[in-house]
Amino acid sequence: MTAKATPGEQLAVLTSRAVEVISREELLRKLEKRGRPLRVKLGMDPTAPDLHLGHTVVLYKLRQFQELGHEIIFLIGDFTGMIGDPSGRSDTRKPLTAEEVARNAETYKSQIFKILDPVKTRIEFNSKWLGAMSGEALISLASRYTVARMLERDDFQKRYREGLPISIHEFLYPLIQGYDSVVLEADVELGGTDQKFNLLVGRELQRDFGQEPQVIMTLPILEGLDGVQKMSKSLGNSIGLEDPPKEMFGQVMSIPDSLLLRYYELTTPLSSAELAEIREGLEQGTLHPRDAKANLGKILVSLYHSPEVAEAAAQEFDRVFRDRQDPAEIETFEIPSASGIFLLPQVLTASGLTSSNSEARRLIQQGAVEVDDERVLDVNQALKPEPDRKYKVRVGKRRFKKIGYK
RNA sequence: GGGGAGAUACCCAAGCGGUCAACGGGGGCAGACUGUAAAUCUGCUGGCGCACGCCUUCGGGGGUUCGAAUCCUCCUCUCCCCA
Repeated sequence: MTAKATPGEQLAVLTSRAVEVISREELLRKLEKRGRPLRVKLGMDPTAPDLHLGHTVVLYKLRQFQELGHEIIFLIGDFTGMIGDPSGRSDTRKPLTAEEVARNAETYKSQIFKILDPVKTRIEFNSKWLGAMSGEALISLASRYTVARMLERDDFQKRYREGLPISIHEFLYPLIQGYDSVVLEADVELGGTDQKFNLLVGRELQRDFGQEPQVIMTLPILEGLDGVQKMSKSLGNSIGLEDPPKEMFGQVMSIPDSLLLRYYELTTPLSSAELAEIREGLEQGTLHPRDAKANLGKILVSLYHSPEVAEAAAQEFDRVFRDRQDPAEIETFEIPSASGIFLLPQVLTASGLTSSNSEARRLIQQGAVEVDDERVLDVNQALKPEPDRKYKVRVGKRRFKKIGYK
């Protein structure tokens, strides 16, 4: 895979897995015509500190461009992040402070290089040109688009119909994102399917500024652990690239079977031949979904941590959940004897196993609590503080702690 | 600028002077069943040494009342109609 690939070959690779390319012809033409590498832009707002598997779908696409020798620009929307992308939202985002945005942006840099080549990646911050933009320039930009066209967007239209608020600054978002493309003179811009509108605005603005419009390519949005909504940290259904190995593996195991293939396709670097093999195995029943999922877990943990760690995580998973044994390591928590905390609900809360005594009581009543492998149903049970004695306490399926007194 | 409607727990949404910690749904958690999957069934879903007791909660402040999420008043925010 080198820059020597013909335009036609490149086109095939680059448009694979894309939901929409506007347009393939333009992309081919650019590949043919340009003597230089294409300038490919991907923007992300640093709205959350952690990237998750959903983000990697588009990052992999960017990597393909990179591998073919094109110039890729990872644009950190530190300015736009303060506006908040209205895409797909049914409400206004709360704006982030400059500090939050700066902090998140920093963590992005390290995380994207798990996929992209740091040497060949150009990173830009859009505050560089947007921060310096004059009011006059902003008004001029805003004059290039109409309210009616803005309201063509699904999410705006829906909110408008339902009488939900739309703030003026939200109209600015697509304009500003498009303006980024003008400044960067992007040849191609990538994004999730939910970005289509914003990407299209970029095309129009470039044309308006006398540039050749960028080709836009949209990629699938990965569903989260619930299997329905898009993966998002705020929805609590995401797998973060920096999640600890055991957690990451466990989360992969909990994705619905219906998404198994989709995860393989969108989040792993497997070849289409390998994917076909897995698909066939699943369809013919020669590959058990559980095994396929465990394999996926290992692939992903290997990718973001290491193969050794992945193997260990898989074994630990089997140990705890399949064989119902204790985890290899259980954290110990010591309660000062003088604290007067002996009753189980209080012990659970003090050790962090539950968030309140009331919750602890509820869980006990529901049979979710075991002390030394014995289910406890009595809310008033106490732990006797014996020296050197550790009680093994389990809450629900996955919360463990060894509790002793000191 | 004028007129109308509205703000309830994580989300949606009832309640409209006491019996409201607040119906119902979603989500979440737990139990059963499993492959820690999905589906299904059941229970729980403000806090407090838990007591039909106390405290905090129904946009914010003040007030009426023995008693307010429910009434009055001011404020903040949102939507709609007219200009």
